[in-house]
Order: sequence, then C-alpha cells, then structure tokens
Amino acid sequence: MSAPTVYDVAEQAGVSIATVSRVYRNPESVRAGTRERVMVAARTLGYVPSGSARGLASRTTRVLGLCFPDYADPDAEDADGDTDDGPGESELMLYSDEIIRGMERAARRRGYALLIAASLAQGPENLVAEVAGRVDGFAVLAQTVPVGDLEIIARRLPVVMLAGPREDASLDHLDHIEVANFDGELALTRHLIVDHGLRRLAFVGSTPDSPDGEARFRGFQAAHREAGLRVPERPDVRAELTQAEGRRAVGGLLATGGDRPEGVVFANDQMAVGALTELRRLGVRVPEDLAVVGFDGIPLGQLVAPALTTVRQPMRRLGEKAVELLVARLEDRRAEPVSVVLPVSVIRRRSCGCKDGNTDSVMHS
Amino acid sequence: MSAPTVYDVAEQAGVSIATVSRVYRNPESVRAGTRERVMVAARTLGYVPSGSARGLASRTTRVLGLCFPDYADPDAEDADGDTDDGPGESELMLYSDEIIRGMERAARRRGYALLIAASLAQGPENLVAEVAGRVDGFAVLAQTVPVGDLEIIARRLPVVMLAGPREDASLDHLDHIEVANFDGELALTRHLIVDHGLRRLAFVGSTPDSPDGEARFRGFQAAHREAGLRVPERPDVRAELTQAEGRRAVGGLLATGGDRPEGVVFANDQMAVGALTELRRLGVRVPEDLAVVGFDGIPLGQLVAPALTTVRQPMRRLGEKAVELLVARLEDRRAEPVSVVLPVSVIRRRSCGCKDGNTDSVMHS
DNA sequence: TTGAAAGCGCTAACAC
DNA sequence: GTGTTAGCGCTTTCAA
Repeated sequence: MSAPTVYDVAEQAGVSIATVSRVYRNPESVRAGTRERVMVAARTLGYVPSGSARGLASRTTRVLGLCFPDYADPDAEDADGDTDDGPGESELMLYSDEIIRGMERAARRRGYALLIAASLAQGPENLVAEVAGRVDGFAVLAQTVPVGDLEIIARRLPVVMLAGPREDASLDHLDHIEVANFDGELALTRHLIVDHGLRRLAFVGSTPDSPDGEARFRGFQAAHREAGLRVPERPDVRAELTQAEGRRAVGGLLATGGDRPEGVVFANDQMAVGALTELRRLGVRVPEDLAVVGFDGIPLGQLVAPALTTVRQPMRRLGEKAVELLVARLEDRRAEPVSVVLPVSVIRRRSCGCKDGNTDSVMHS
Repeated sequence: MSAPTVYDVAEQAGVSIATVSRVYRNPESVRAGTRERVMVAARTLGYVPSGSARGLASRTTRVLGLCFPDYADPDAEDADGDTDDGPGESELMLYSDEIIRGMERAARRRGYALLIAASLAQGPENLVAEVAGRVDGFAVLAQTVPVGDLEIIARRLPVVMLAGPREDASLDHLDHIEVANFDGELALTRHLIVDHGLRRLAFVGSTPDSPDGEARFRGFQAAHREAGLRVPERPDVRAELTQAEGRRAVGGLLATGGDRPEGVVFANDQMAVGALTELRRLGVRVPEDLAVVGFDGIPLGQLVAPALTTVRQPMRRLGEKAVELLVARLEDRRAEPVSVVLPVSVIRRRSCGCKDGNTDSVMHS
C-alpha cells in the first residue's frame, strides 16, 4: 500500500482525477456536493497532494529560496551553542536569522514557502543548483555562491542579491538589495565629528573584497571631507570581521605611538566588541579615552559595557523586500532590474560618548 | 525558449537522456569522456535539474521540513523589529530560530535541504499538507498544527514532534523529542530551597493545556516533596506566557496579603522578565525581597537587571536531534517510535540571589 | 557502459 | 461542472 494519489481519491469519490485536482486548486469551480465527496474520500484515504507532481505539471513550486553562508565552523558539531551561556558565537548568525524570519513571513503572506540552505565552506558548491531546481526564485546573500553558477541560474529564474552591492558586472542584470552603508557610516562619523568634537578618527576596515566594508569606508571619508578635515586615503587597519581581529586591530592601533586617535570606527560590530574587550584589558577607558563605534546593530552590542554605538541594518526588512522583489519579478520577468537601498539608523549608546538610553534612531537612507 | 531539460542536454552531448541522468546521480557509472561531454553540454545550455521532476520520478525530495508557530502579530507588517532597539519582541522568536539553525546544519550535513513554514494564527491550517507534500519528512513544534491533520500525514511520512510531550494519545506512534522540563525545574527549585534556604515559593504556571508548563510544575512539586516541605497542589497563578501576564501575575501574588512568598518560579522567562519590571515599579527588590526565576534561557534574561536565573533549553540540539530521528526513520520506517529527552542546564544569575557571573551551568537530564 | 521505454502524480487545455 | 487526454522532466528497470 503506497501513498494514495488523485486516482485513488477520484475512484473513491466517483469522479475524475481532474475534479479532484480542481477541488484543491480552485474549490469554487466544483459543485459543493461533489467537492464534499472528494474531500471525504481524500480524508479517509489520507491523501496528501504531491508537491513534486504539482510542481512538474504546473512548472511552479510556490517555494522561494534563500542561500546564505554558514559562518560557523562546520566541524564544531557538539562544541557550540547549547553549552555556552547566552549570546556568544551565535550572535554572528543573527544576521541571517533575521533575514530568514523576514523572508519567511513575507513569503507566507503571499502563499510561498521558504527553502533555506546555508553553504558550508566545505561542501560542494552545487548548493545553488540544488536550491534552484526546487524553487520559483531565490535570494542570495552576497559572496555565498560562485558568480559563475549564479549567472547560469539567473538565466532560468529570478534571483535577488542581498546586502552587498553588485559584486560583479556580470550580475548587473539581477535585482539587488543593499543597505545604506555609505550614508550610515557618513552619519555615524559625522556624529563623532560634529556632536562629540572628535578630530582624529581611525577606521578599521575589512578586507578590500567586501563591498560593504568599502562603502562604509567611503562614508567615513565623506564625513571628513564634509567637515573640512583631512580625508584619509585608506583604512588605518584592515582585518577579518571577527572579535579576535577587532582585539588585534586596536592593539595595533594604540601600539603605533604617535598621536593616538580619539575614536575608532569599526567596519562592523563584531570587531568593535572585540576591541572593547581588549581596551578594557589595556586600561583604556571607553568612551573617555577613546570612542568606539561599530556597524550592524547586533544585539550583543547592547550587552557589552559600554553599550556600543552603531548603525543598525534593517535585516528583517531586507528579507521582506527580497520576497517582494522576487514576487514582482515572477510576475514580470522582463522588467528592468531593480536596485533597492534600505535605510539604516544610527544607534547612539555609551561607547561614542553619548549617555546611554539616548537611543535615538535616526534614519539615514 | 524555455529552460533546457535532459533532452536538450542529451541531444547536445550526443547521448541518451538516461546518460545525462546518470551523470548527475551517479557520475562513476559513466565513462569519463562521456561524462565530460555531458557536463560541457549542460553548462553551455545552462541546464539546471528540475527538483520537481526528480522528486516525482524518484519519490524522494531530499528536503526536510519544519512547521512552527509564528508568535508575532501577523498584521504588524511594518511595526516590528527594525525600528525598535535591540532585543525586544523579537526575543520571543529566538526559540524557533535556534531550532531552524540546528536543523539546517544537521540536514545539510546529510544532504538534505530545509523547508520552513510558520503557521500564522490566521492562515488556513492546510499548512502541514503544504509542507508534507514537498518533503521526505518533517518536524513539528508542538501545538502548531491540528492533531487530526498530523495523524493523517504521519501515515505517509516521518514526523517528529518537538518540545512538548506527546500531546495526544493518537500521536503516540510518532517520534518525539522533549526537553527535561521536570528535571530542570526540580533542579532549579531545589537550588532555591537548598542553596538559598527559601521556604515559601510560589509557582506561576501556564494554562493547563501546556504540557511543558505542567511538567515544570511537577518538577516544582517534586522539589518540595524532596525537601520535606508541603507540596503545593496547583500553581498559585496561571497565565499566558507573556511579559504582560508576568507583570499581572506578580502583581496579583503580592496583593494577596498574607505571607508573601520568598521566591517566585515562573513557567517561562518571558513572564519572569515581565515580573521583574513590575517588581521594580512596586519597589520590591530582587533578589533581596523576592527571588525570581524563569525557564527557557532566552538571551533577554541576561540583559535584564537583575539578570535572570533560569533553566536553559538546548534549542539548537533539538533541531539537530530532529534531523537525526527523521533520517533514521527514513531508513527504517517500521522501527519502534523513539522518544528522546534532551538535558537542560540551570543558569544561576542574580535574580535568585546568586552573585552574577556565577553562571555554572549544570546539566540535568 | 549506454539506450529504450515506462511510468512517477499532477495540471491544463479542450471537449462535452 | 465535469471528464479526457496529453504532457511536465526526470529516474529506473531491462536490454543490448
């Protein structure tokens, strides 16, 4: 006894398979009595429509996908999460959690399900293809999958790139969403310069291949230009976007001697948090001796002491927007590629010298 | 020009469709030269295998599913998350985020993708069917979907119930995973009684239909029995598991007059956090005047002042375990139903009277 | 090692 | 309103 199909239900209800199909796809088109018979038959047989068959026949799955990088060490099977107390390594992932959340909600409202796939650094990179074969369209977090694969797949179905400007010219025709990295960092830096009167600021950037990091640095530059200060040509330090690297980075900055900066702008919160730890160790007071700010708005930034001033990215909204674009694109495949920039907001906390609680979030688009 | 299929690739490569299929499913079974030709053809055509067709032909999707409740107000489209600062309402959802995370990882390692679906309270409850039709098996958070639906679907494919003991006898034959609610609450209560010398404890439970809540209360009772104290027959108060209700609950407890309790044990962290707020308002000092403890281990519990003593559930592990069970069940459909109880750990923070930082997490299975 | 052919369970014209 | 009939794109024997 295998799973019942439309044929079984049809026979049991004394109708044709087409009618069974109609009852599920478009109940109104079937007379109430017939519909009832079909439903009873289906229930007694335990019929569950096959998504695969449906998808094949209708050439549409009603599933949207999301590919994102899995930052965590894939081998750390038992070494993570559940044993440590509270927000720790796992904060790293909140970023994608929020996006997932946003997409799931938005998708569901529109009658789509969400298929998620993290690309383990190790795994074979046919990840995209795996996903692509099962969905009507999908979103990809920048730098998650090889551009080549994406190019091919994007010819077949809608793809929207998330967070991180078009990383490759060949992906120019894709819809894409980014956050206001430039404007956010500009506003944040301006706050440091104008409101706190700081003059000597250092920037700790990411490796040059991160478009987000570069855009943030340009915002940092712009704030200097705007204030008539000397515009730095490049980040004072470049590092990986981790806490450990953040610690290392401040360490280096302060060891340099010469005129110590009055404030350090980090390309992300993780590094800034790491720096905070290191600074405490070094006996450098934040914000009295040195202001520290980040970028992202991870919850951890609120836990640390002093609480971290930062720029919050609207991750949830990012997910929602992705679904919007996907659905729109599904409806009109040949519309012009869309490029959306989501506004961010500066979150003022203690680490820049503001009194805590002064959490005005000002939008910067 | 529609998407290329096996036929197109086969023609282009000068082989049969069977060979194309083999190249994807079992490359070893095709001669290297032939394989190469097929792969080149596929690449130039931009071929992406159809998951639906594959699923239909092979009767297996290589996708696992997860159904969970969406706690948030579905209408609050623009009113949430991105605008408020830091952990707030969104903490409510971390629970499922962690499970998703755990399942995704575990699934991926085993070559499965993850389909997630939150059931909006509003939406039609065919959610399960939607998911069921597209996956090889799935996990369900207790009380997410109607038992009736589940029963039918479980006849066709593996289902594992998460968190919350078998809620219905008819679901007895399902695999299921729960956390050590009883043991956890027992250990926590014992800590209050033995280590802090508290005698008059109140329990704020959930509505009686929550199996988790009831199990926790039994743990609470057991600790009393163990200590030779009078065993309470029922929770002092019952409430919904929200912060607002937590506030209301303590308010009520303290207003009663008579002998005020020395400590309050809440069935979950949310309520406990709400209580903390209310107690501050009332000028009751925690833990000096009143000890407060929760259950769950949400990050918010660490943010509040005083930090909340609680019992942490291993959410991530829950997700991983779910995949394990599902995969095992897929391999042997007729094995005995499995019932797993995951160990929890007591997290001692300030709210019970411990000094902060004393975060021994002791496992209790 | 490769090919031919028969479905997998459903949808979508198109008739009636 | 309902039935008939082709496929949808792939996997999978079974032969060759």
